Order: sequence, then structure tokens, then C-alpha cells
Amino acid sequence: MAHQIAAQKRESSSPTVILESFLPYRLNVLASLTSNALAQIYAERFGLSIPAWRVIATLGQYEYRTARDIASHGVMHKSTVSRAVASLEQRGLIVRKPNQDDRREEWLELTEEGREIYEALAPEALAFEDRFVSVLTEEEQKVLAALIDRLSGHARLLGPEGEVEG
Amino acid sequence: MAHQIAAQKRESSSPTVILESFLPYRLNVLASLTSNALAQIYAERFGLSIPAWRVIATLGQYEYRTARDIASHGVMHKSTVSRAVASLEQRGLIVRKPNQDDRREEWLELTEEGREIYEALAPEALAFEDRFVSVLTEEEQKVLAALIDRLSGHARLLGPEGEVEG
DNA sequence: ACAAATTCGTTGCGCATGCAACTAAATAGG
DNA sequence: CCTATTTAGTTGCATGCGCAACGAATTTGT
Repeated sequence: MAHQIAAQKRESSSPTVILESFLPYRLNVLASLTSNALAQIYAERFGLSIPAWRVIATLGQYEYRTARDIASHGVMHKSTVSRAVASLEQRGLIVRKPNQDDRREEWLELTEEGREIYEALAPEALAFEDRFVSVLTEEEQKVLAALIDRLSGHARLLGPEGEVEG
Repeated sequence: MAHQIAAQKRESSSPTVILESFLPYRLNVLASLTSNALAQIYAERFGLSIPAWRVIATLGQYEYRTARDIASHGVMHKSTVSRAVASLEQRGLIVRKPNQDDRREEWLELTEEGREIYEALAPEALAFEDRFVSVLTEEEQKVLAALIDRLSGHARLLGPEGEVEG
């Protein structure tokens, strides 16, 4: 490392955002780190994008769900989900089943092949999570989960009005 | 709400990723929520993108830093930072100062105008953070910060080899 | 001292993303 | 009923992004 500059604080009177302790920044950095690492698994092995993986993961857990459910649950834009769904359908990994009670929406469901991919991916995702949280004790993991829960619930209320519901 | 489907668990033998407790997913959802909400502030008021805000925030805190420092610190791609820097320079919010000791890199610094924007933005960012963490007690905030610290440090090691250094 | 490898930063390119406008369907209000 | 509003999902468009290749400067190894 050629250079290594000391943390040069300012002498100003106006308030300073200390990035190292600024929560939105830190959360995004941590989320990026985990996303990037996890994305390697499902991108390199199955050519899945992040939205595509989320669709598959949701349907793997819930059997069927609508695009709207997936979008709001994962805080994704509906067009993002729409395109992921189209691509997964074309690859034969999911199918759409029109909802007769409300023909605007469609139930999404994994095909056999889609479920095979999910069942191959799920253990790897869980293993990754294990590695990832292995620096924390069981107790700390529970505490962290609870704190994230509280913050997420609160943040869904602060955000742009429309995009809520879980 | 027209429909509301019960959490329909599967009877399968293979492992299932429970998204509601899957940490990478939850972290990204929470990060998206905070990012989106915070982005409204600096996008609508000053036309800043997320990378641009990060450059300004870094230089607001550190006086000067290179593009590379900013990228690795915030886990951003170097091309993302390069373009944010170019745009901020064109808007007259930052200047580049060639480093005579290593003429590959350049020191970046806020202009007067850039600092004015920073000083307008910083209090709002801090106020947002306050609102955001107000569901947690002081003690819980400290615990959360410490847990994120540990995880981030650990995650930088798990990730793609190149992209580390803080 | 010199060739090979590494590093900082830029840029062309293809792709993904968000926005806004749109269609089709459902709901609300009078 | 019939119109106005809301909602699920799609798509054109412009912008932003990551990748990979590149130029210039520096470091390494011999």
C-alpha cells in the first residue's frame, strides 16, 4: 500500500456525517458485500439475476404467489419483477396460473425444473448464510434478527407511501 | 386488501430458505428501504445520485481522498465512482488535485459550492438517521452498530478477493 | 536497468433498472 | 348501472451500471 492517510477530521462548526457510524451507509455497504458474494453462487451456477433468484426463492418457500406479492415483500419495483418473471417463464422454470377470482393477477409457481434448481440452490444459500454469520454467536444472531425486524417494520412506514405491505 | 394468503409452508424433505429470517435477504430489504427513503432527500433537493452523494459525504468528512479510496470504502465499482466524480467536477462541486508522488491518482476535494451543499445536506441526513433509528433504544443502537461492524469486517474477507481494504 | 506485472482511473458496450404511460380488470360512488 | 378511480402487470425509453479493455504511471523481479 503506497499511501495510507490518517482519518483527517475537520475543524468545522457545521455537523459532519461520520460515514463509519452512519447507519444507512453502513447497512448498504454490508448489504452490498453479502449480495455480491451470494450473487456469485446463483449467477455463475445457474445464470440467475438477483430478482430472478428472489422470485425462485419466494416460490420455493410459498408454493405460489403473485408478482405483486414478491415485489412488495422484497422492495423491488414491479417492472423488475415483471421482467424476471418473463425470463424465468421463458426458461421454463416457472408457470403462470390465471387467478379466476381476479383476472388482473396471476399465480406464479415453480415448474419441476424450477424446483430442482431451487433445491440445488437452497442448501448453498443456507451454507453461505452460515459462513456469513459465523462471526456471531447464536445469541447475537437472534438479537441482530430482532433489531433488523424492528427497523424494517419502522422503515416501511417512513418510506414513499405506496410501496408498503408485506 | 382483496387477497391475503396464509404463509403456506411446504411438506418437502429438502431444505427451505425462509426469506423472513434469511439474513442476506433481510439486509438487502432493509438497505433498500433506507436507501430509497434517504435518496429522496438528496435526489429531489440537489439532483445527486447515490454514488454522487457518497463522494460528497466522503469528502465532506475527510477533506480529500482519491476515487479509489471512496470506491473501496463504499464497495462501489471504480467506474461508478469515476462517473460520479466526472459529473460532480462538471457541476463545479469538487476539484481534482494531481498527486505529485503518484501521478496515476488524484486527490479529490470539495469546492466552496460543494461544501455548501454538503453542509445543507449533512443535518438532513443526520435527522433522517435519527428518525430511522428512533425505534431502537440508545443501547440497542450501539449493539446493532457493533454487530454490523463485525459482520462487515468478516464479509469483506468472504467476498471477491480484489475488492477489499477500508 | 529493463521487461513484466500491478494499479489508478477512463470509456465503449451491452444489459438491467426505474419511470411513466398504457391495457385490462376490478372496485367505489352516485 | 354507469362513470371515475384504483390495481396488476407490461413495455418504450432514457439513464445508470458492471464488465472488460485500455492508457498511463508505478512497482517488482531479475
